[in-house]
Amino acid sequence: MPKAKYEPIYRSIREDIETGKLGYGDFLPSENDYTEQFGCTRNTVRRALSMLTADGFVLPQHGRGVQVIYRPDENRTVFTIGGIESFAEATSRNQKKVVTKIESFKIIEADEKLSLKTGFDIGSELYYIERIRVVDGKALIFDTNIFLKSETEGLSPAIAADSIYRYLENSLHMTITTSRRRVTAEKARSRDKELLDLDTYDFVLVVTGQVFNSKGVMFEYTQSRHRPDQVCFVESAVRQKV
Amino acid sequence: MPKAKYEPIYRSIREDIETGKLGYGDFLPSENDYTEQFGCTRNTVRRALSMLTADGFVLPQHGRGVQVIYRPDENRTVFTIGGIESFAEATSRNQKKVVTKIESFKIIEADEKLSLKTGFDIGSELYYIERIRVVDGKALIFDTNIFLKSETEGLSPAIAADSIYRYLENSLHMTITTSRRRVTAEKARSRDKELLDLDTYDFVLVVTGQVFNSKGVMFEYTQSRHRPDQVCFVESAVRQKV
DNA sequence: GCCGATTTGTCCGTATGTATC
DNA sequence: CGATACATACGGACAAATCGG
Repeated sequence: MPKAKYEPIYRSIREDIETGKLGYGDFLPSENDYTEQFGCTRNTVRRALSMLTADGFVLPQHGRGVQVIYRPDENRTVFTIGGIESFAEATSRNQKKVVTKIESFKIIEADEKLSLKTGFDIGSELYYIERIRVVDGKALIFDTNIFLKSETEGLSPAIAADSIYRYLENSLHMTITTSRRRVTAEKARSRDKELLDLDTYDFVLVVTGQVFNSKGVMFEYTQSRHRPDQVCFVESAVRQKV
Repeated sequence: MPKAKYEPIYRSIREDIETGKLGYGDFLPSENDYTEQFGCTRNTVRRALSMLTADGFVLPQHGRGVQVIYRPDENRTVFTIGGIESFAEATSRNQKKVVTKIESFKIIEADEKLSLKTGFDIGSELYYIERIRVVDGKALIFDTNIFLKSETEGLSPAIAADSIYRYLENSLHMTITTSRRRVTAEKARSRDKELLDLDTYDFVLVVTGQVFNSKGVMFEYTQSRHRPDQVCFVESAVRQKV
């Protein structure tokens, strides 16, 4: 595909917002202005704008203009939930020092119980990986990743210690397209207490997720157990007119 | 506005998925099929499909088709986080019996502390509302809603006991467009323990949110404190090609 | 491996409606 | 009221990915 035309438009406007060139409350130039500026049709401009809307940067107002509603976030590690972002991406965006410790790395087969929980077919060969994320010296996150081996051949402890997603995207040329995540909270298990620096907390924030690749195959099931005071999940949403 | 044409298309396909007429893994009829079926252009069909994609129901695959990746959820009350949905909407979708108890209803003025926390200007007149949500006989959610009075004139305890959003949309003709929510977990405060049926749990799932209306005014700040085992938050995301 | 049919992805140009100012 | 802005929809063109023969 010849590179998409809406993408540099999206990026350009987004950059203007993130650098403060367009501040909170400001109105963007009109769609027609952008049409001239980028030499494309209004449809293409609108496509870029609709992405910015979906991402919570702007709010279009019928008859008035498109307003910036984005303000930079504060000090905890912020995980964007309205978007797919790997742990490596989130922490680097938040400028934290992170060490990953591999707690377990093995190949297993899905039995009935695991199949029910994860959605993988019974008998599938799976990579089972447990990792501890140590952020600024504190063990804060206990990650369990289960990958469908047939789709992620070649994973190794060394890769897991670095960034699995970088491997999947760069080496296996896999495209991650859609994910579904659930956020709940649970009482801490003895395993959590043992592996994490929970301080006085006796509960954890649990995020479970399923990730699909571009072939529509669910190839990953993840559970992340977080110390509750150190993370938050942010999302922005646009109301459906249903 | 004359009713949008993509909207019944979106609803029709979504219903087919939710009722299982189109099951997990199935491919949808092609865009051209829908074009004929609904008597519109492909663009309009694509608009409906892109909404279904954003909502995590389907995954389009270039050259292959559009696949269903949605599976109905289990027994907890599921709150869609990738979408704006009022409590009344979520519970009715989950078929729960709900009673709302008004714990507090007053008009206050934003001081510096509140302003910092909520983002309202100092001196703004605000409705301050506390509500307990009793689901199937158990007090599970402690809601604090703060509304900008100038934008939501006429709120009353009676309305708060029913559905505030219904009032805003139907009576004040306000359009809710964008919200931003954060999910965290906290230790239960004495107030939580007093007002909620927390069972043995001593922590709560906290969702805070800011809601914007169609004029770009942030008119609501909300904090919901949930018993952790009875709710979960779901979102789905599409990876940006940036 | 190639070709053609099918299907989704991108983009154009145009027209009309409707909200705001 | 007119000008401007966003919202919706149409119809057409071509590109790119997939799949079957």
